[in-house]
Amino acid sequence: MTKVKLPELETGPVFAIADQLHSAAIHLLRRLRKQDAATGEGPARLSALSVLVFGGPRTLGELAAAEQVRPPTMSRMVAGLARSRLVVITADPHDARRMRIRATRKGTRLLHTGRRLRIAALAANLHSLAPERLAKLAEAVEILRALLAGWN
Amino acid sequence: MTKVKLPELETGPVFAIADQLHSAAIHLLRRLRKQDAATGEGPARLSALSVLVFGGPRTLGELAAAEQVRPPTMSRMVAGLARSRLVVITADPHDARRMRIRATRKGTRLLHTGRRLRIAALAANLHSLAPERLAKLAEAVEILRALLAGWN
DNA sequence: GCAAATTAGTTAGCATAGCTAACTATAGTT
DNA sequence: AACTATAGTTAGCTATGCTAACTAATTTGC
Repeated sequence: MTKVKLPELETGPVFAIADQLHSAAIHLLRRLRKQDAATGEGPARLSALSVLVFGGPRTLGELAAAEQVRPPTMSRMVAGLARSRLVVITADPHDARRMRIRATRKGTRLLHTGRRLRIAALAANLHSLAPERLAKLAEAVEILRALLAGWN
Repeated sequence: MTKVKLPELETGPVFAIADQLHSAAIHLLRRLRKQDAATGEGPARLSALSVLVFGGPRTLGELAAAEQVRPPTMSRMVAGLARSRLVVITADPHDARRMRIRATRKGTRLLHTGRRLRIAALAANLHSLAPERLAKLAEAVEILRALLAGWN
């Protein structure tokens, strides 16, 4: 018989919560993914676009960092967004290497529309919850947000 | 001036909670994604493998349904898993069209290892939470799980 | 002031993951 | 026996991720 000692981190109640939270996040997004189709843009582009819409213009490198993605990946996403006229690219007057990427009106409109679709699908389901359960969920989301803000 | 009437669903507090939950899920998974690299398999394959490990053998169609994915997509994922010897495919004796897909010991081991890596990263962060916040989070995850189980 | 190092972004090429359309093969129905 | 329905595959498209290697521009060091 082999007796293996596992560190608490990998077996305790916190691990179980983490596991279920992880699983819930995966299945939640898988459900919402279907709604994205209506916008004609994928989730990664919509997410990058949301950074521009809510956070203002960025350089490509800043966008890549914000989306936790490598520059070549962001380069292609920005090219796609520009082709769809959802963003415009202008040169940085002080540094010709840099590009300034800005959401267009069309991009802003599309983002809000797509967001509404996805979130509405989720909200429709949340409506089936009892008010006190909804309140607990809201509280937990706030805890999660704070946790993510100070991740590493 | 144009006065647009928006349905409550698109502006109310439930919408705001849905929005933040959605955002939190996206950023959470983006953080955890990095841990997946160590297993050598992508998240979709690991997720399909987990169905087999925890739910037992399935046909391709059942797996596709469980993962909310089309048959061709699952066909390719199963082929990849089989190539890596993480699953084995046997013929259904009663129906030659069907395939029975089963996780191997290697697949089971790899799943647990990968899962441990991802979940450990999340758990490590959850450890920084005060106990009562962690309890609230656990409660909310339970609510979410129930919600997702009865989605549609 | 010019050469070297650093920084910003692109290009090329690879893998995974999603889709639809069209196909093969088996099973069930009439 | 012929048709229909079901299970998976193949082909081919798009999107998203990566690394390696490149170009161009700026900054640094002497």
